[in-house]
Amino acid sequence: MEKTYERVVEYVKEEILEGRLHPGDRLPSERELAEKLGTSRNSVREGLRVLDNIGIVSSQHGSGNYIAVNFNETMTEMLAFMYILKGIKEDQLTDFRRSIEREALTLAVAKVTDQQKKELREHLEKLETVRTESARVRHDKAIHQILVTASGNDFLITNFMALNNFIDRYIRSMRSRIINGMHDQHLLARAHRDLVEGILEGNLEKGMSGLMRHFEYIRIYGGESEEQGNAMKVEKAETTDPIV
Amino acid sequence: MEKTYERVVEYVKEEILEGRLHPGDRLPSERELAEKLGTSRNSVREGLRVLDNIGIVSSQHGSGNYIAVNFNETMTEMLAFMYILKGIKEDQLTDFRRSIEREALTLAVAKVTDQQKKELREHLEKLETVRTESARVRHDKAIHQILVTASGNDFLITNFMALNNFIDRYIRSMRSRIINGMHDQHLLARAHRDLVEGILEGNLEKGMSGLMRHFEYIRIYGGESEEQGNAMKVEKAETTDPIV
DNA sequence: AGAAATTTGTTCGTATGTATA
DNA sequence: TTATACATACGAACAAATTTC
Repeated sequence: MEKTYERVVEYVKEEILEGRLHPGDRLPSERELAEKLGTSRNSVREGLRVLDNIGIVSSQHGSGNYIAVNFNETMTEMLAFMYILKGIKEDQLTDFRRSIEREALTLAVAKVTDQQKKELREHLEKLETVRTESARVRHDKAIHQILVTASGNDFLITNFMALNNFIDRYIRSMRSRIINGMHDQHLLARAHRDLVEGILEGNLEKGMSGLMRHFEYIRIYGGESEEQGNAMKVEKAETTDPIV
Repeated sequence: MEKTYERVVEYVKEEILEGRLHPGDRLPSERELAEKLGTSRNSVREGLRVLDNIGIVSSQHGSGNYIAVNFNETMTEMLAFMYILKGIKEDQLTDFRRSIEREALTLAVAKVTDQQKKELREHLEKLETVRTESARVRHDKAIHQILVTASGNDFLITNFMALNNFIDRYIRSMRSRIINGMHDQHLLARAHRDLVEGILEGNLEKGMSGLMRHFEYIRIYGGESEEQGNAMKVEKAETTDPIV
């Protein structure tokens, strides 16, 4: 037997899928919806709360319920949360990241803008000159972010953001473990140099070589976790300051 | 101001993240939760409905609320829906699929089991001998599914399932357009043969060559949509019978 | 600027169907 | 079978925010 609030969820979804409701539109009032769907206002509200929390609907006190305009945030949050519930393993996470960045590089070589090239050059130079670990981490992270953004692919971008969100919040130790395990920072820097130069020169092979070495280092120096192959323990992190 | 039902959602999420609640566990009754969180039953219910619909909590009439064991289904559904709201473009979708399968192949070559090899052989043979399009589509789809499954990576598997779910439900025309555009079925078949044989022989280069050709064909023969580069129109599909 | 109408936010009461001991 | 606990569902009422006139 279908639950009542599911009818409400389905109704709104249908309206969106059929093109009758668009991002930013206002839904009928809760009382109208209750009457139209032959149910009570409480049930309508339950359905709307679901959509609100998922990020599809935005409820505004005294005003109405609206189709959300931007779901990126909830989307990445939900992805991150589900990954926790599935008990994701660290090496799987790295492989998925490689999957995204590998494809992003292929696309970025052809699509990268001049502005993005400029930013890549700047971050690469800073990466090789700054002296604090946190600064290196920041520029490192920026380079990878620009790489994925330059791909212009929303799937890749969204998933990469969710991945970063997830790593930043719940497994910060992964970053520091890799950094600390990396005795020779120059190897990592050189990998990044090839990656960036490959993009700048439109040389896919060179960039891919750097990117693949980068992930090899992660696998070698990041794989010294005490619990091998087991699901990671989640650690709550209040601050964020991550990435390799 | 934080809404009341969000406190409920946050409470349950915290309990899970802190390891005090695990999949299959029963939550306190709605009345207990209401008292513990200093709110009413209705607000508790609204929070639980959200978690129920997301797939994190399973509400069982007359019994109680439980932490769900399997969220794959809701997860893929949610991903698919959000992709619609974002107005995803077809070529982006193909690129994302290539991202997943490319990485999956890299991993699968090393991890594939004998049982999976056997299934790959069977589907490849059937793919080359059956005469109806729907049968070819079925075996084609199976090969790609096994490829990704053999990677053993939950990120790749989940996203691939979501992607298929999405394509099957909302852009079936993409599949048929590619099939119809493919005048020479042998080219596609040969790409699949190299892909499968590469996995069977542990030959990554051979497999990757087949896989990349496969996606080239999709790009060439699937790119003849009337609306070029624009967001796809969503079409509702009652039946499913897809994939290339 | 202010009052009235509208709409969402929150709580309570009640009735009913279901699962479990 | 009965009793209890629980979830489902509806309706009503008031509070609080927003919009409208």
